[in-house]
Amino acid sequence: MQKFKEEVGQVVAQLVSLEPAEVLNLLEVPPDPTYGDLAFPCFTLAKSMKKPPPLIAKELSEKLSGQKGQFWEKAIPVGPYLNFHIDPKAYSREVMRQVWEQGNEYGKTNLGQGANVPVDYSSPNIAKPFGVGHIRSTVIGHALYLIYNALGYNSIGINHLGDWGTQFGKLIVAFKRWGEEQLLEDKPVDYLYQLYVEFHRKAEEDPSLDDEARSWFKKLENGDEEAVDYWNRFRQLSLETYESIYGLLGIEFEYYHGESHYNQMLDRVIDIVQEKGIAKESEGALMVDLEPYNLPSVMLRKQDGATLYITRDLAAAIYRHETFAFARSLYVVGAEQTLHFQQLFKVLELLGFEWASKCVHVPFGMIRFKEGRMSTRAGKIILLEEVLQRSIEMARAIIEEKNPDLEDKENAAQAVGLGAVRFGDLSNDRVKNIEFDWEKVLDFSGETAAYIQYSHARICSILRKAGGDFLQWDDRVVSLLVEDEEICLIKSLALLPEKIITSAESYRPSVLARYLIDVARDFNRLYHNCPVLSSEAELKHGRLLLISATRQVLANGLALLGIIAPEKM
RNA sequence: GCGCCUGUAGCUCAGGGGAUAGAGCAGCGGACUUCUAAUCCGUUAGUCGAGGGUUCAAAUCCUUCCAGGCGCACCA
Repeated sequence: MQKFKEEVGQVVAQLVSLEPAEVLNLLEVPPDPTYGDLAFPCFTLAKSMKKPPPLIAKELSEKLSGQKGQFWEKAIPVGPYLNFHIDPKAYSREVMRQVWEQGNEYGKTNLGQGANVPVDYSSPNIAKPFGVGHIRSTVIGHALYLIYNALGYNSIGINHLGDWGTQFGKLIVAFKRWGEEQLLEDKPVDYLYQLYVEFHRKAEEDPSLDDEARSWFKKLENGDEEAVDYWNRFRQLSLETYESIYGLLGIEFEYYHGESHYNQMLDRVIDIVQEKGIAKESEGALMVDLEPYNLPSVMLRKQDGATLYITRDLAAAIYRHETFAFARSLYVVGAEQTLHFQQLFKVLELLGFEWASKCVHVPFGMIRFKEGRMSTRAGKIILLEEVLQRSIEMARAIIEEKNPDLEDKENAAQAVGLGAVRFGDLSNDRVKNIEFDWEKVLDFSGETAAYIQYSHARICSILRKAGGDFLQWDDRVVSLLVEDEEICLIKSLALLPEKIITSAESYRPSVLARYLIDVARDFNRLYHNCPVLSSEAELKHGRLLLISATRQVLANGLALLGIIAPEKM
């Protein structure tokens, strides 16, 4: 809790030759709560005071002996640390009142003050199936979108569809040669994918197919009617399939600005680049030399005049800045494209755009099989839809076994099944590769979304049995919460706001995900050791307020991860 | 060859300058006539990839090496 920290910062600053802000920076949370709740390490003072740190801690504590503040009750030296202990009653009242009063808003702040933050995420390539590989961008991006909104930014979800490029040349060639109307009508994305795989297989034997594909893409760029017709159909059919998955996941984008959206701007981008004189012709292609910056040079226009991925990304970046005047612009794209974004941002910088530094690539590791990486081209891939359906199915089976009388089984199964898949992707640091393992995906015990959801459902169950009118705020009954389990849980509840901020600033939803596991764990300990309904009236009231606040924190946190918290499961 | 990322318990991973390095899974042993046992309690387990350096203090920062992953001009 911020007020507690600030108070301690003030107190220490008065005693030593440091500014409150400097003290605040040094304060840390002790590894074990028996040490205290906030520690001031005295090492840095040792030089200026010419005394050993333990002595400084001791002297400081003597100056504070007998004193107490609003939220702390004592300061005790332990070795080189001065450890502040909270006043549990004052602290609990403050934290729980905040949760009580802010409700669904608890944890949110207004750091962003309405500034725009476009978040480029999900961004599947049309005509490729939506594999589990794409789930990472989708789930991480969506969480960041929600988290930035919670901090008072105006998040703008942009689905930068891969709806342009040579792959359309390939699809057109494949469809013209081997395609069948009926199959395309029936299962468009699956079928286009088959064609795509087939194209690559045949192109290995007959490289002229690649030339043919390139020339069809060139036609597409020139507005050739036949090419455009194919493109339109392929795009439209794919989009419909994607939207059903987004619907299932509860995701809506502000914009579906795919790569094709920037086509009209490409000439202008090339003009700007040439005006600035940062590009040069090389063997008929247009290049920007990045050697001086220790980066490989990039090509903006091919020999045949067609543009590349980065050209369209330049256009997109400029468009986003002109349209949204963003505070930050996020690209939630796999780590394998790190170099691409370094080049993109460097070119923006060379163009003199000072906002280039506000563009952030948020990379993440790949999902791999035990045997190796997934490959769209080779057809080695697991479809996201299959993963989601199997996960929901597993949740359904477990509910059938554990809670057969549940009224709305389907709702709970969806929440748990989808939550499991999302959480699996969010709970670990995004930069690490993930090994895809059905057993792990379908395991709902331990550090999983189900654990958090289960805790939430348990709380809801107790609150239902208590009856709603029991829940009224009362300072007095909160003071009765003195058990270790209670205090520990309250301290955890206090952390939600700062965890959301850390998640946003480090672009790591995993910080929030792990925090929710901690809260759920603290609650489950309390659940087993501190009976609520059977306690004496006032203590019962206090505990009801506590678990109600816990429910609020779990629900608010899960919501920011895009996970639904069912009331029963 | 060059660049970026990763290496922590049997497995999957937290911790990313500070106090005895923590969880989950798996294993073993316990707890359901009591608020949902998708839970809880106990227990086993670690040269923090290796060497060197900086620091009062290094799993954490720097450096070299090793192992794995990902990239490196006409794909996205």
